[in-house]
Amino acid sequence: MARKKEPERTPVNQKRIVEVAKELFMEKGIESTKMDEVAKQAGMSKSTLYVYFKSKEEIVDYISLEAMKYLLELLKTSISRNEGEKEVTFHDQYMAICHAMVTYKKEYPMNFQAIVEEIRVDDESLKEKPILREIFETGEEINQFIIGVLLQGQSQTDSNQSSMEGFIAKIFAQWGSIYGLIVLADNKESYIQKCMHLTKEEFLEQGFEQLYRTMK
Amino acid sequence: MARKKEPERTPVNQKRIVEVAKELFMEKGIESTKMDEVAKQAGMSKSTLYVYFKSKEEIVDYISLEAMKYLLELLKTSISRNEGEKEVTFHDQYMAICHAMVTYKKEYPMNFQAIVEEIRVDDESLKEKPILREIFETGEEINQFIIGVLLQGQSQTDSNQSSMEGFIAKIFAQWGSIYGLIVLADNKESYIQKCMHLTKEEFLEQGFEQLYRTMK
Amino acid sequence: MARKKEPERTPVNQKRIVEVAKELFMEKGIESTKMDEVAKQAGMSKSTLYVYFKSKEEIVDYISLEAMKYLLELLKTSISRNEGEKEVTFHDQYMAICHAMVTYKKEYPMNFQAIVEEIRVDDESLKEKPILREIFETGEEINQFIIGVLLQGQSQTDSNQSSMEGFIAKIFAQWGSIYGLIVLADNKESYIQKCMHLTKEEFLEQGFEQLYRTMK
Amino acid sequence: MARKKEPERTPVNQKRIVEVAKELFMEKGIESTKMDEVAKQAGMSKSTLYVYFKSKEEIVDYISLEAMKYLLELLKTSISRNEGEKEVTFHDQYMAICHAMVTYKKEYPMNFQAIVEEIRVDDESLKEKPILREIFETGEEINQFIIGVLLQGQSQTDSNQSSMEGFIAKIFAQWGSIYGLIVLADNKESYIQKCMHLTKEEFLEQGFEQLYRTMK
DNA sequence: CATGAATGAGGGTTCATTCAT
DNA sequence: GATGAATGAACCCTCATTCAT
Repeated sequence: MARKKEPERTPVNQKRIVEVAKELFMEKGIESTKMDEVAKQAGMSKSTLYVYFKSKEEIVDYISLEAMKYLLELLKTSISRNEGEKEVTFHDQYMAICHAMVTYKKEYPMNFQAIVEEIRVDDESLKEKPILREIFETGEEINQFIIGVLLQGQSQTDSNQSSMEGFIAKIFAQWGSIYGLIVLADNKESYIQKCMHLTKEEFLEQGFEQLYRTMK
Repeated sequence: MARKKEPERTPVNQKRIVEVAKELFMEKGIESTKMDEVAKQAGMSKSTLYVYFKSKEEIVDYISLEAMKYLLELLKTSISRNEGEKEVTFHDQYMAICHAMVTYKKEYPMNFQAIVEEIRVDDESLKEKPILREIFETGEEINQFIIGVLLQGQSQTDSNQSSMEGFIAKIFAQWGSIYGLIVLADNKESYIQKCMHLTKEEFLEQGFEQLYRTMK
Repeated sequence: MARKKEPERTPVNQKRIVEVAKELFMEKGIESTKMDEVAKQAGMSKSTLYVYFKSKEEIVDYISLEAMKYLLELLKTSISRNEGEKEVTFHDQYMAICHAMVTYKKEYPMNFQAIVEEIRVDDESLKEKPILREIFETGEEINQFIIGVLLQGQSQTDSNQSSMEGFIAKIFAQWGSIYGLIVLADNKESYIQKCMHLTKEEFLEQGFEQLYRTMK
Repeated sequence: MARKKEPERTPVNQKRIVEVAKELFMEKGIESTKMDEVAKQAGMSKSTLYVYFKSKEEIVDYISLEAMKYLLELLKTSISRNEGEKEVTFHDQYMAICHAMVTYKKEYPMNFQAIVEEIRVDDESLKEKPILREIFETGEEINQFIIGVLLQGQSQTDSNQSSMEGFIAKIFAQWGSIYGLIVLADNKESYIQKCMHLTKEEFLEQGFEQLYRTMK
């Protein structure tokens, strides 16, 4: 009755396309990656790409969603990993989030910017691309998760949080700052090395700590 | 007696092209702006564009340099404007820098990202595009200026700065954070409005203050 | 059993493009032949051209190699054709070469000049266009073949050939002269007809005989 | 009464344009020489070019005529220079012509090919470009001159010249051969050096001698 | 499903030439 | 005469996408 291959919802080829596309997007950016290359690298004909994806944009969207899901999962894992331990401090959680972001950028550099971008969803495009809703919703979930974690941590540390909204703004600002810090560290790695004698990781560690202090 | 057209160094059309190109780059990005559109908007034929600029890239480079110079000037002006006043605090100067950045993004959004990007200058391209050197050097000048200002301010506040390099790293981290904050505020303005009941400006003000605290 | 499409190594369209391009190059020269025309004449869209050849230059190179190979084959065939006969004189072989050249120009007029041109092959372009090496090597092979044939013939006729180098120079000079003769005959055919009452072929015959005499 | 500057029929600028154009045509070929470069090199505005010449083609034609006249003059001079001497052999004159050709190519490389090309003069183009007639006529004059010289020489050497036409054909063939020889020597100079250990001049000398022998 | 084959719709760039001043 | 300014008409090339098989 049931089909045998139930778990393989996405055919092997679809997976391969996404895999290859992601790889290429990482290396040379989305714009510079041509469908020709994706096809060649994936070892299939260009037409086959279009069997699985209606357009290049759809591949991009697909990967965007994947990225979002990955980040959400990453955050959840990072946080929960701490849970077994005796004393999970706010500091630990804050750092866990930061490092999750770093990992995320390593895995999805071409989607890193998305975390500070508004996902525009006019009804028009939503009709034709329901995937956008998913992306948007996952983004929101990430937002809520972060806020939740930090809110909880905050109450441990600074009980004098009068306004909820003010606190969210604070978190949001953190979010932007972390984003900027990571972008900078990545782009100017060699400059940092040369002028400050720090590895990218060391620089980030200091930066995160600096930012952490503003949370308190 | 006096020569008539002495001051008009850059021909009217060149100015117009840059003006129009900048406008379009702001609106739709550099890649999406076609030379056709620039020509049309500027009210001249496409060929005429190429009388004044050898290529699209040259227009982009020209505007990049303009942007860099603009930012440097902006920073200098912002800082010196305070000088007349009785007491120019470190806080004032820090905020001046932040606001200069905001203004800069308003004027050159398509070049905002450049401030956290490495300007790659292989000898090859430098030979053919001396403008790249100018861009690079202006970028360095900006770096030095910022460091200079904050260093001076720092010594007022926190005299216990042992290592120079460590301090520069701190400033650099600030730089990245401010960048991220502004990007976020711009992109998510409506979200901020909706969820936090803050204008973009208010949000930024709070964010800058938050960051400022880490400097001390 | 037997594979169906094995022999069709070059796709039909590639062949067609080369065919058409060659035709047009012959008629109006390479420079004056536009890709638009090639496409139109070949009955396909301009983009399709670029499926089979990366650039116009590549078409030109392809035809150049084809031409070289054609000439080499032609020379070999012309010479060997005589072999069955009782007595193959040096004269026969000399004339065979001359006529091969005439045929070659008829088939590849736009490549005729190449036989007196140096094939410049800097390492740069050789890396990116390995076809250049093939062209060059076929050219060398032609040289060697000619020298071989005439050297052999020479020893029959004039056994008093002291220096090898001097002999090669002699052959080389012949080569240039034959080239010039053919070019002239082709360009001034009507003039020759009018002033000398000779067909192009008759004129060439006489010319070749005249040159032949200098070989002895 | 008479205008003062009678001899300066061609204004200074016209001369300069031709001079510069010729220089550039020599260096990089006619096609590759842009009007922009001519103007710049000539130190005048592009528009000024068009004051003196209706089109690029007109410059080319002008130089073509100049070249033809130069060659005619050169031939005449070369031949007459010998006249004072006691015994001007046919050999001397033949060589004089050959060397005149070499000199001609040195001075007008871009017009060298013209000597074996038919000057097409349909009535159409002749109406609009009377210069073509001049070019054509000078070409004819060159032809006649050569024929005259060689005819005269011939009668000294080989009195058994039955048919005039046959003789002209012979001369014509020489003409083509000399042309080819010079082209080859120029293009393959380094090859000649490498393989035959001859300078271009030595190679040509031998080649000319070789050809000369066929005249007898 | 998979693909070979083909292409429409541009995109940036070039250059001889014109014309008002 | 001389020129500054402008351009029309091409030209080569690119690439996401389609469709019959």
